[in-house]
Amino acid sequence: MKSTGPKEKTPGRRSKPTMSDVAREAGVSLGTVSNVVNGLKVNEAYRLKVEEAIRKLDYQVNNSGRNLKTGHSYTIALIIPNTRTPHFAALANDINVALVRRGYHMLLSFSDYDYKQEEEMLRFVRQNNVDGIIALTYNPRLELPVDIPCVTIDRFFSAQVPCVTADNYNGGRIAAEKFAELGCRKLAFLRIGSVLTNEPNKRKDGFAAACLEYGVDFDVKLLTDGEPMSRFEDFLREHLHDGRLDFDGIFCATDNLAYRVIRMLSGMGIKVPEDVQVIGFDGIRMFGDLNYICSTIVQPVTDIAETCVEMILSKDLAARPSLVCLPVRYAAGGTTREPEEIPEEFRGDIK
Amino acid sequence: MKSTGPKEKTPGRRSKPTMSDVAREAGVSLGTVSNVVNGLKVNEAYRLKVEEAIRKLDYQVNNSGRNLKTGHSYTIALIIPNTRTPHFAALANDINVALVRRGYHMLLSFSDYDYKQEEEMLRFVRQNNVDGIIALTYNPRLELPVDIPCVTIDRFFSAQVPCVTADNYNGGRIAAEKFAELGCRKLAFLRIGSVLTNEPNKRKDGFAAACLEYGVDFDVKLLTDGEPMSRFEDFLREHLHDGRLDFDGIFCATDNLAYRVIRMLSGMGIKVPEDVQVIGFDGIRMFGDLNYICSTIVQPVTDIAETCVEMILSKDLAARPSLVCLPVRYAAGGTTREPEEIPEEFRGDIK
DNA sequence: TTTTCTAAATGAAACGTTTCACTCTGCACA
DNA sequence: TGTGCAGAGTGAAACGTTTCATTTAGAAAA
Repeated sequence: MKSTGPKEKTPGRRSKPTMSDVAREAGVSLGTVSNVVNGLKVNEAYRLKVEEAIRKLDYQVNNSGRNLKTGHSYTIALIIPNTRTPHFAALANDINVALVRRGYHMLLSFSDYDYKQEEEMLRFVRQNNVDGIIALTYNPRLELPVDIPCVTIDRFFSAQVPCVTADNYNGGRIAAEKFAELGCRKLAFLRIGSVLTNEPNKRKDGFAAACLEYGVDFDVKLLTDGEPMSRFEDFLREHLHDGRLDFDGIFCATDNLAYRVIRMLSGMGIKVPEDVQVIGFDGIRMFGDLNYICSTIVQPVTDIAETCVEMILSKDLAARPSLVCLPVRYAAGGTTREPEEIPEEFRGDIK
Repeated sequence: MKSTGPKEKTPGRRSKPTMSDVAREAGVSLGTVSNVVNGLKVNEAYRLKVEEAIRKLDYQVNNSGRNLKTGHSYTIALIIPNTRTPHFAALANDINVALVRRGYHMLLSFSDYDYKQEEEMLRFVRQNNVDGIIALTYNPRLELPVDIPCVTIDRFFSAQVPCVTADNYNGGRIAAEKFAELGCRKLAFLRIGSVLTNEPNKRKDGFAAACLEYGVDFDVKLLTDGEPMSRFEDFLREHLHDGRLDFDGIFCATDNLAYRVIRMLSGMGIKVPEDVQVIGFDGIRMFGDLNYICSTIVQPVTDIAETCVEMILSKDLAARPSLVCLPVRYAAGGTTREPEEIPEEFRGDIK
């Protein structure tokens, strides 16, 4: 009795074709198909037969099988908090571009600034045979795997794990210099601790050093983890006398913070840039070639991405530097009173 | 002679521990370890032994092996042009969040609006045993795989492939209504064809219908693939008489376009919103809880993401609707002359 | 014609899981 | 004491590749 048993290899089955199917179809061995698929040396006549069979069956390599056997996946994991923040979205974008250009792919994991999730994501990517991990994390105690190459962004873990970052110190200096050039006499530096640890800390150091150098008075207000934004408003109000702010320039550690501070100031009846000028950090724009709305220290996002990828794929792990600082630049937006001509690219600001 | 042959199973080897190692360490069988790892029913004493061994060896599941055997990966692929565009970045973010909440992961692929790359990405994700594909693509001839569940965003392929989109038609209507309410008498609709096919086309239809209904005059300018942005400037200049623009309201098919048009207008000496009011589409903001800079029709990004994920993971494929339109809303930014009170959330606009 | 050599095809083993047909143990019941 | 049964552990097979020790075929040399 001819039952349609489940084991029966009916020719009309629907499952995906495998290399064996291709081999059978082409009348060659498994190894030969593998060699064709991987571009190894194969007799021309055989190659044609195999390629024909591949086309006929619409065969696709199964990467699980391949990864299992080879132990690597041509995939690099990127751990970032989210892609709703423009700076992170840009990083993810440019890292992906750099990876794809080299034949790699990106597995994206979000940590949402959460220590637990950072560990969770690390655990997940380790299970996936990724060939490397690029991480922009906040948990200082995070245990990076030792059996997979890692590169961090903005956070230095150890000499064994290269860290790529913008030149934060110099960014701070540039901001102070700019304020001095714009004639400011009393500045404020604002930052939130929870989202600004380690390397980016140096923004303050550079800022402070330049202020001292230029003889400009300055005040610092730091918020630590969990403190509400309203503390900044309290701080600003303390420095408000007769409707006038003590400060004529405010340096915010991120553009995000800058925008919030500007909104705060607006609520207090203080005009930007007329009453107080503001400079942020990161270089956020709505769309790639549009203007900066907030004057800012621009991070070289594409260079950072490129450098991370280069280092994570570097063959000679020992030769990698342990810290790379990439140059930043100042870009004028609508929150500073630029002397006269604004360079062409910043014209026609959106009001 | 005791040679250190490569086959020798030296106890101090550095490679990752496998389930077999755990089984040996715990003194149980492979199957039992598998059951523990997957949370199946196992005698308490055995479970403890296995868990102890897992901890001791720092064992991690190898997903390649698991995926190979099970044929699925708890991974959904998302194909979008990039994450430098805020709207796409937001989509990627929210889709990821929705997936992770359900125990899934996201494999992100960028197409850069390129037809070839879209096909390439499709090929790649198919090789990776992904359990589904969410695609926001532009190639109308793209061949979506039939053996993997697919959901598209903003582009309708066929009744078999569900499409999730904002209510574009109604968004167009709302924009026209708003302009009418703001007292506009002559409107323009601007769009670029290459980045606005299919479903989003309906923005124009809704806009036109409402204009007719309200008796408002309007003009349409469409750019097709590859036409330079300067065509819009030509168009606007044609409608410029004695330094005054014919139009008192411009509806742009995307916020991105709106920003560029505003810059153009600024270059022509025309003030927004004093001389002409502008409404965009998408709902782009710098940071989540900050104001809309451009007045806009806001897409329900989070709902779209949630819906896509729900449909791609839906067990009952046949029960899925083939087109889902999610409601949009108008949000005031700085590019329209709102009558009086702007709702709380839009106060304190960044200038 | 026989021998030697080379290039390339072959196919079995292995990668780390999951699955499932068996086996084993201990207990309830007669 | 014997039988039956349920619950749970066991271990071999299989998933689709890559790899590599063999085999084979064909050409060159003798």
